[in-house]
Amino acid sequence: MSKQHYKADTYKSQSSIGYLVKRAHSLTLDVLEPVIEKLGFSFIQYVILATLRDGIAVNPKDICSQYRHDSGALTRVIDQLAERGLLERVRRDRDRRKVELQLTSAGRETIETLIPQVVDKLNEVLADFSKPEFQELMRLLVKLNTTLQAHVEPSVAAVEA
Amino acid sequence: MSKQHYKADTYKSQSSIGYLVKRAHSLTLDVLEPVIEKLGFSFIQYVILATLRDGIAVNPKDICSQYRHDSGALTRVIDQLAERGLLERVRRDRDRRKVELQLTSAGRETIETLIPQVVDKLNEVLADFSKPEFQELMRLLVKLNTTLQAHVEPSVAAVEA
DNA sequence: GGATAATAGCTGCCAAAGCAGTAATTGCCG
DNA sequence: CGGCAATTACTGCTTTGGCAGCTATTATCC
Repeated sequence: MSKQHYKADTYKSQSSIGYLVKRAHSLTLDVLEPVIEKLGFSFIQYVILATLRDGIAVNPKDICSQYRHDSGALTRVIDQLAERGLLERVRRDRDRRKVELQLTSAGRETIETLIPQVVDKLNEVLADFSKPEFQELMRLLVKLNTTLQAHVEPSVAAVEA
Repeated sequence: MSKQHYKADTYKSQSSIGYLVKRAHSLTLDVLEPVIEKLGFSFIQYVILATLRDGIAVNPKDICSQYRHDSGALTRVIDQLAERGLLERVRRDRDRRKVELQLTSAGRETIETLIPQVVDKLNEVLADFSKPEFQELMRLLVKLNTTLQAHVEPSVAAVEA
């Protein structure tokens, strides 16, 4: 039986992980979007550019699973970025189903301009956190994601069984 | 000048608070939605019912600001719940602009059925966390929300100045 | 007290995300 | 080698959220 972090009879939705995380997500968007929109980009566009810059993913598929974004929706965002000349779709002969996304020099310039501003904003917001506090928050969020991931996958794998 | 939790030249988007929180949010939905949809409700419907049960908010306006949901969108969700006979809109004479949302007995029964299942699922997911770890995560998330909130409000207040 | 601003909820419109289904390519297994 | 399943990207359709504007009601300020 699981540890009893929550109990049904004392559970309050405002102290639920789900609520706290959703709220943090919305608030983070509210804080970062103005910074990014000032340069004419949406948050999701920024995310894709940043992901490509960091070399975290090169295929739309990978971005989807990394960032948990819908595949169809992502295709359209990539269209926008390609039309603005910030990235290019390259078919590789290795596996012609895959599309490799490559930043153009304009795309690279754009993301290198955006990141410092986002970083500044994040640092400003997180100023109240001590170094250890911040690092502990990061560690716990990573752990939370890992455990959540493990409880999502089974339902997918269960279909296969 | 702000503490340098992040630095532009070493910043990786996958270790950004924004990324971690967004991912945690998506994964939490993926874990909880199946539980809630099994009883025929969407997550946002559950949130409203839970909020009313806990007495955290009685007006649509309060739910909006608490949960960071769009006012227009919320109206339509409340419509759905009212049509299904789970809550009622009551105009109070005290301030006739406001609508007081009241759970019906069917609504109360529904949410009391849902909560234990959500709690069980959360405990299952959080089993890897020790008590202190869990409490520290909660504390840090609350603190994060508080500081984020403080950095969102100013932009609203600034317009007034 | 009366004009004006502010608040609460609602409605219509638009953009974006989620979902299912398709086409092209590759992997797998007899 | 051949047929079937799996993978990747993409495209329509539906649902939802976000935004602006509207009405009714209340608060404010001269």
